[in-house]
Amino acid sequence: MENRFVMRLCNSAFLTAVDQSALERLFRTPVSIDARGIVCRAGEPVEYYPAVLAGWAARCQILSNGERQITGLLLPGDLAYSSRQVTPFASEEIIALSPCAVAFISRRALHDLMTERPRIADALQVYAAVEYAISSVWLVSLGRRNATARLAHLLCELQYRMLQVETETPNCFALPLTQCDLADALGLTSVHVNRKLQELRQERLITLKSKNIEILNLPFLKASASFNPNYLDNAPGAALRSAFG
Amino acid sequence: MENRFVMRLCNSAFLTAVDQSALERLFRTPVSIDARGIVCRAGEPVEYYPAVLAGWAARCQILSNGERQITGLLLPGDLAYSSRQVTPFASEEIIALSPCAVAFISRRALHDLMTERPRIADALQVYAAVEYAISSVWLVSLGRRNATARLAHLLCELQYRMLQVETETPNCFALPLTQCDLADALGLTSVHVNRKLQELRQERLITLKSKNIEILNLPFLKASASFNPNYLDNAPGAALRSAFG
DNA sequence: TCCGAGCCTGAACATTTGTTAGGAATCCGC
DNA sequence: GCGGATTCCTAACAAATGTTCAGGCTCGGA
Repeated sequence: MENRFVMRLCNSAFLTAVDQSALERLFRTPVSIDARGIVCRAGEPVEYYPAVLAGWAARCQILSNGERQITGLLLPGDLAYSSRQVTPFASEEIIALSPCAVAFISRRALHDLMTERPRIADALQVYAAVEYAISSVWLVSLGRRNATARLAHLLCELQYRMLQVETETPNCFALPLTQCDLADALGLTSVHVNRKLQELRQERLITLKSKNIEILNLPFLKASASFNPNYLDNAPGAALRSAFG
Repeated sequence: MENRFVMRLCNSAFLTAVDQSALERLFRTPVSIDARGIVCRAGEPVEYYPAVLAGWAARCQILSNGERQITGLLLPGDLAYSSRQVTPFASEEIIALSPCAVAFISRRALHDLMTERPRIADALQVYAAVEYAISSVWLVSLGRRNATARLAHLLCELQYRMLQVETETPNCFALPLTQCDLADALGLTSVHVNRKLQELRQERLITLKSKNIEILNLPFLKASASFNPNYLDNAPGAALRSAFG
């Protein structure tokens, strides 16, 4: 199976081969989007859900003074909007952080498929719950952790999420965010992010060069952010027991 | 209809009388919980979803150093956990902020009812999306608004949410949070919350005395927080058009 | 009515984080 | 390889927020 979104969903629940191919049939050929490009504009009607198949993107909101807050990061295999759209118009903008391959999935078709195949609905429900848990954990970071711990916590989260997609070099992966992007995700300024990255480098906790990060001391990084990956755990066993046990 | 949770869901989607009474049958007699009491403990298995029928409660996470972040406020009519529980164990603690009446709804029974009555599933889906939108907006507040704007934004949100429950005196309602609770929701310290509340009082924007707030100048308060209530709008029209249009 | 606990208030001071600005390094298209 | 644009890095200074502490207030229970 090539499709990373389907792979991801298979992590969340047990999908039969028929489920999987039904899902894959929703994907038209993906669109290439340049770094910094807008995937979906806030305020526009949502007819299609963007699924990131390669590259990184972000959900974000822009304030009246032009400042920006990134409210979630979309890694390969992530689907935006599927569980959050109440109003017909997108409340959050989706932007590409690196060159991206994005497939646009018809909302209507996905909805029909969910009623037809309850397992797919269940898997998406679990996926939505993980997204939700990430938001809560980010709230805790922004509200109650200092800059260093915030940064460390995010790096641990990304390391863990990348594991679910790329397993070859667990502590070493491409991190296509600029320091400005990091700042907008962490609720800091880019200058301050820079300061704290220097610190992490100096303490030999990470290496970060030309958008590639290597985590040198994961245990220490986790400890300094009191990182607990439970909230990301959507392994089928736990999820199934939880949702339908 | 007495049940505030059912009232709330009727705001989110069209429920027939049969749907409504089926929902109400899930409610056993509510439990009374004292202020400061624990409604659900983090880490324990979730067999029942707590529905707050009277009083205020909060979802919160506690860090290893004892600090606390409130990740969501539960007003009368709110249901916790329904859309966020991936793992079998509660990831967030639910605490009572005032004396509360809480009904515990069997997760299994609600799940069965959702498959039996798709309209109820749809209504809960819309409800979940609003919860989600609130989390995102809180992220924006914690990440990119200063203390005054954060406070003002929260007050506007609460005013708007109270409107959906109590409509008699729109700008005047009981706010049972201590300044410490406010601080834990806003990612500030109670001392700083106090400072900023003083400012709001001095500028004649609010009155706050013995847990009762009156908003004296709502337009100004909204403007100073660039508050836009769209994210809370789960009026049936918009929601239905959105989810199943 | 009194007492104690929790809450609010205020002040002085400490720390973290933001602001501004400029030069160095890097990347990208030609 | 070159030139422009973006990003990174550093420093000095400013502002917002946190910390500590002490006194007064409020409210509920004895």
